[in-house]
Order: sequence, then structure tokens, then C-alpha cells
Amino acid sequence: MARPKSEDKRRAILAAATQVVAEAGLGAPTARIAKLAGVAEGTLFTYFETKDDLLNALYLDIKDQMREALMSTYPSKGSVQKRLKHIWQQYVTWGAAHPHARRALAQLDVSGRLTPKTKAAGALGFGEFDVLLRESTANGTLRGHSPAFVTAILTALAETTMEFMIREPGHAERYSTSGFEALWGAVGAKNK
Amino acid sequence: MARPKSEDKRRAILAAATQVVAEAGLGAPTARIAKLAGVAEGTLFTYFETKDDLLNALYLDIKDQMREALMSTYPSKGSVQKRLKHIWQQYVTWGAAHPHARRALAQLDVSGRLTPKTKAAGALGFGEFDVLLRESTANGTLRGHSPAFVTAILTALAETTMEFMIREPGHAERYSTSGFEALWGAVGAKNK
Amino acid sequence: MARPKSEDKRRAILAAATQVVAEAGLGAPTARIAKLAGVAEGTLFTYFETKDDLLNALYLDIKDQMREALMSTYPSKGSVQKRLKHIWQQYVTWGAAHPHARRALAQLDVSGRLTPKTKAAGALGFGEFDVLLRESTANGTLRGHSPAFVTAILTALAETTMEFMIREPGHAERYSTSGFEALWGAVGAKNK
Amino acid sequence: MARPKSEDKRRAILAAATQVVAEAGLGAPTARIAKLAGVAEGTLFTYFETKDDLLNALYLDIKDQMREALMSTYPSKGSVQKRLKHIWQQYVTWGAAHPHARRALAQLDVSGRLTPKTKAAGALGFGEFDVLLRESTANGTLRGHSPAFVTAILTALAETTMEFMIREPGHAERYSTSGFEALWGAVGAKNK
DNA sequence: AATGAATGAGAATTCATTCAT
DNA sequence: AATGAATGAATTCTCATTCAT
Repeated sequence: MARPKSEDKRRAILAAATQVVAEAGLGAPTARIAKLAGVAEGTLFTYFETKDDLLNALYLDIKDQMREALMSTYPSKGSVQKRLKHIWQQYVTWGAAHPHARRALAQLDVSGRLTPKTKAAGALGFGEFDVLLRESTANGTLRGHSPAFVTAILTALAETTMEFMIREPGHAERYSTSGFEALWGAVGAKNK
Repeated sequence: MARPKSEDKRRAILAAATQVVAEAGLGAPTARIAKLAGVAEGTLFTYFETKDDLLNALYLDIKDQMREALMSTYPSKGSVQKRLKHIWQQYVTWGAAHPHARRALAQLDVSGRLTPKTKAAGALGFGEFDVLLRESTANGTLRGHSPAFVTAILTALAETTMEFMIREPGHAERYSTSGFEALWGAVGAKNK
Repeated sequence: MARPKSEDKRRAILAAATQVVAEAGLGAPTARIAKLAGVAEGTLFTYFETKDDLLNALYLDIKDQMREALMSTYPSKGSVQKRLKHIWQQYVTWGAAHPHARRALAQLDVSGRLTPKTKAAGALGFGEFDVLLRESTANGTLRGHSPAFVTAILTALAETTMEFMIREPGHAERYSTSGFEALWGAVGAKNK
Repeated sequence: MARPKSEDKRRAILAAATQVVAEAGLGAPTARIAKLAGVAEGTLFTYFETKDDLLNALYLDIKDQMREALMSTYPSKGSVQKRLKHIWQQYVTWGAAHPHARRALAQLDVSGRLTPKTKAAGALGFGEFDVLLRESTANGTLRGHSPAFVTAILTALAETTMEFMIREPGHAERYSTSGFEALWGAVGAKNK
């Protein structure tokens, strides 16, 4: 066989795309991405047929990284609050540490260039966390909200929190804590 | 002297831009905006020197509309919760009723094409609401968060809530209520 | 109104396209056509939306010129042979005088880039000549061939003749005469 | 020594090229030809150094097939008309049976990508037919036209005839006959 | 001021050809 | 020899902006 497609190159292109999209938006030239990735302009298209394909793959890739960060050390046991807190911690830590990924994700999310399939695949696979949500929302530990609404609130508050953590790194720790308190106040069972 | 610039045309362009940006993103051609506004391609540029100028003006314009919706009937008196709830109600009602404006705003917010000046001006001018925030965060009625953080949380939860209100119009009322409860749980003083 | 579209520019583009297509085939860059026409690359596309549109317009334009050359002095009276000879003379004279147009036409004809509509429109409008053909093929003056077949034969022999006229300009006259004799022998009523 | 080049592959590439060029013109990607031929993209270039080389080889190959069809059963004896008719029959039968080859040939002929050498080689080698032409044109049996002109007329009328045979297969036989009558009328000695 | 044609610098993508495997 | 990934110049078309009318 001839040279096989290189996983390294694929990763380099995705990494470059993350940065370039974060910095310059979805209008960023594929040429710039290719250059930053260290491949020829045409090579990008042997790995991703079109720019939209690249964008969709990028979305899934970032979601994968995020999922890995959130779920790999997820504790199956412990109170709802404890498990939720774990997710929260991992999430904001990851997000604050990967501003490019976060920003690219934000652009992609509102872009209208993701296929329904991509959106669906991106949402999937948070496994045990989904279980936690379904159970807790059902039995009232997380009020009576729907799991989707709770996830959306979690995401929204986490994004907000990360924003502040990045803006004021000195107070990152404090924001993370405040953020979680806000989340728990928002969705945790009403205290008597 | 020649004809003075027409305020009508300016408004038509902004309205068209709102819709086009909402539907097609920031990459949407100025020609499309001009056409929808019913003016010539070149005319757009006598009202806004560059596309970025238009985008910045659009951001401020939508923020203005939002402000008008939130603040025009703002009650100076009443409990913190009551006044906050008023803001909330106006906000999500406006947002659910103006999906184009909301979507355009979301695109603009993450675009990197707004000048710091525009961002600042957009945040300003919520007048009495700012006072409420500053006082309440100071005296503990709204926990100890900074006013900026509280505003960000409010915005984030409201956006999330609107999303669901638009997606499931039949349950709009319920989402609005749940959303406010979440907000109050998140930022209201800790119930003993 | 602003600058109106210029008929001169349209003609310049078509003329340039004729030459460039004749010389370099249908793969010829639009940039080269624009340059030869003395307009900017983008301008070409304000006159013809796509390259295919240009090609179709070019086909019709050349056909128009041809039609003009063949039919403008067409004699309504006279024998079938006389009228056919007139067409022949005009045709080969025009063709030998416009080698670029002829060559471009040949490329377009076999290209598969002409719409059925264009092909149909190009064939139309040879008016009185069509009448001549229909009548003469019906009454046997032109054997029993169908009008379409006779036209095709006429075209094929004319093309061949022009080829030789251009290749050996010194014998142009003689080829034209020989060509017509061949045509008349091919399609004229069988001599007793 | 490494594997010798395979004649099978060479033929597969030429066959694929015939079809692809017929269907998509000379602009057709070499990759598509290679794929249809069942070889790798790069392999095509070990058999033909450049695309133009392939195109020139293709032209000669199709001409060879044609020659084979026309000349293999050529009767050395018989009247001029009889021998000419044999050529005609073989020609239009072959052409109607190989539309791809015919169409590819037409594209190549007007393409400007054939070298003079190729054009010359393609015209050569019709052996005894050339003899027939030279003698008959000289002694007046085929009027006084030059052999080249007669060949061109033959080709032109045959192409036209084939077009109609393919378009209306039900009348193929009739067109073949009519076509030859036209040819004989065109070039046969003037009937007294 | 209003118009829309004109401009030309990109943009995404294609493709003949090369070359590592 | 065979493969197909890699290359980057070339291509068609778009679009913000300018400018003649």
C-alpha cells in the first residue's frame, strides 16, 4: 500500500482548526488552517472532503475531549451533589484550560453549520451522567426539571463561570466554587 | 444640500441585517441585507461605512430594543425578588418574541467582531437595574457575588430558558417560571 | 440610475470568449477571457452568471451572426438550386472569414455543456431556408431525405469545405465551387 | 527486475479513457479514468507520462480500431463504387456500434491537444483505400477532387449518417443507404 | 443621497503529477 | 511496478467596497 493516511496529520489539522476558528471565526480560510497544521492546502481536503465536514468533525472532536475530561474519573457512587460537583469541577477546569476549544465550540454551536446528526452525536455518550440526571430529576433531588433543561442550565452556568475564571485567573478557584453554589441553588432540591 | 439620510432606511437596514444575520450568520453578504432592506447595495455603505460598523451598530440596536423591553416598565419599588422577577419576565418574553434578534445577538456575541467600546456600550444603561444589583449584592440579598457575575448568570439562564420556550411554545409559561426559580435559587440570599 | 450595463462590454466579453475558446478550448480560464475583453475578472460574472451561461450565450451569439450572414440577403425567389447555392456561398464565405467563431462553435457543439434549450434556440430561425427544405424534400427536388438530414449534410459538407478553404486560401474559390457541386450531387434530385 | 508493464492495464486505461472522455469531455480528471480502469491514480502515469500523452495515445488507439474495422475485410477487387461502399458500410456500422469511441474521437479532433505527429499518424495506414482514392481521383472516377478532400467528405458524411443512425436506431439501415447515395452523388463521377 | 456596475483580492476546491511506501 | 497520499498552482465564483451616473 502507498503511504497510509496519517492520524498525526488529521490531528494536526483539527488542532489548527480549533485555534484558527477560535481566533478568527468560522470564516477563517482553510488555507490558514492548513498552514498552521503544517500541511499543504490540498491535503486538508484529503482528510476532510469539505470545510463543513471539517467543522462537523471539529465539533465532535472537541466534544470528545470534553467528554473524556468530564467522565473519565467520574465517581459512580456518592450523593447527587457530590457527583454533580465532580462534573462541574472537571468541566470548568477543562474549559478554563482550553479556551480555544471552548471558543471554537461556542462558534460552532450557534453557526448553523452542524448537521442534526453531528449535534445528536455530540450530545450523546455522557453515560453515567445521563443516568444521574434522569434519576435525580425524576425523584426530585434536582427539582422537577427535565434532564435536558438541567443540562442546559449546567452548561450555561459553567460557561459563564469559565468566562470569569479566564478573565480573572487569580480568582478562578473562587469563581468555580461560587458557580457551583449557584448551580446547586438553581437545580438542587429546594431546601426546606 | 442634497437629501438628508433617512432614518427609515437606517432602520430598514438594521431590521434586514437582524434577519439575515440570524438566518445566515455573519458571513451573510451585505448585498443580501441591502436587498431585503429595499435599498441599493451601495446605499448600505452611506449609512454604515463598513460591514463591521453595521455589525456593531446592529449589536447596539438590538441591545437597545432589549433594554427598552426590560426597563420601560421597571418598578422602582418593591422587593428585590419582585423587581428581579419583573426584569426576568420582560426579558424572556421579549426574547421569545424576537427569535431573530436573539439569534443575531448570539452570533455577534461570539464573533470577535465587536469592538470593546461596543461591548461596553451594550452592557451599559440598564440604569435602575444596575442600582438594584449593586445594592443587593452589597447587602447580601443577592449572595455575595459581584454584580457582573450576577448579570452574567441572569443572562445565561434567561438565554437557556428562552431556548426552551421557543422550542416548546406550549410550555413557555412553565419554563419561564422554572427559569426564574432557578435564577432565584442561584443568586438569591441563601434561605436559612 | 447608476451606470447601466454596457452592451459594449457584453460584446467585448463574447468576442474575447470566441477567440480564447477557439484557441484554448472550453477549459480556457474565465480570467483569460476577461483580460482579453479588457474587463475585471469579476465583471465577467455581472454579465454572465456562470461560465456555462457564458458558453451558452456564446453559442447563441455565434449562431446569430451566422444566421445574419446566411439569411440577410436570402433570395425568396429562384430555383431550389439557386437558393441553396446562395446559402452555401454565404455560409462558407462567412465561415472562412471567421475561423475563431467556427472553431469555437465546433468545440461548443461537442462539449455537452449546452442546454437543450440553447441547442433548440440555436437551430431555430433560419426561416425561409426551412421552408425551402421542407418543400423541396417533400416534392422530391431534394431527394427523399428528411429536412434534418439534408441540413446535417449541408453543414457537414460546408464545414469540410471551409476547412480546406482556410487551409489553402489560394484555392478557396475552387473549394467552394467543388463543395457545392458535391452537395448538389449528394442531395439534389437524381439526374436522369 | 520488477514486474513488467501489463498490456492489460494499458488497454483498461485506454478503454476507460474512451468512456470517460466521451461522457465528460477532455476536462475529465485522470483520477476518474484510473478508477474506471481499476488501477491506482499513480499507475496511469507509469503507462502514459502525461495526460496529453494519454490523449494522443487514445486518439491513435481509436483510429486503429476504426482502421481495423474498415480495412480488415477490404476487397481488393471490384468497382470503385463497390469498394467505396464496403468502406462506408464498415465505417458506419462500426461507428454506430461504438458511440463512446466516436464521441471521444470528435472531442479529440477539435481539442487542439493532438500533436501534428499524432494527427498524421492517425490519418495514415488506410493502405489500399488510399490507393483506391489516389487512382480514382486521378482518373476521374471520383471527379477531380483531391484524395484528401474526398476523404474529408467521406468522413463528414459518415459522421452525419452515424449521428442519425444512433439517434433513430430503427432506421439505421435506411440512413446507411441514404448516406452512401449522398456520398456517391457527391463524389462519384458526374453522370452524363 | 441613491443607484448598481465595476473591481480585484480572496475563498473553497480540483487536479495533474510526484513520491514515499 | 503499484499504490494512493501529498502537493500547490490554477480555477470558478463571491463579496466588501468604490465610483460613475
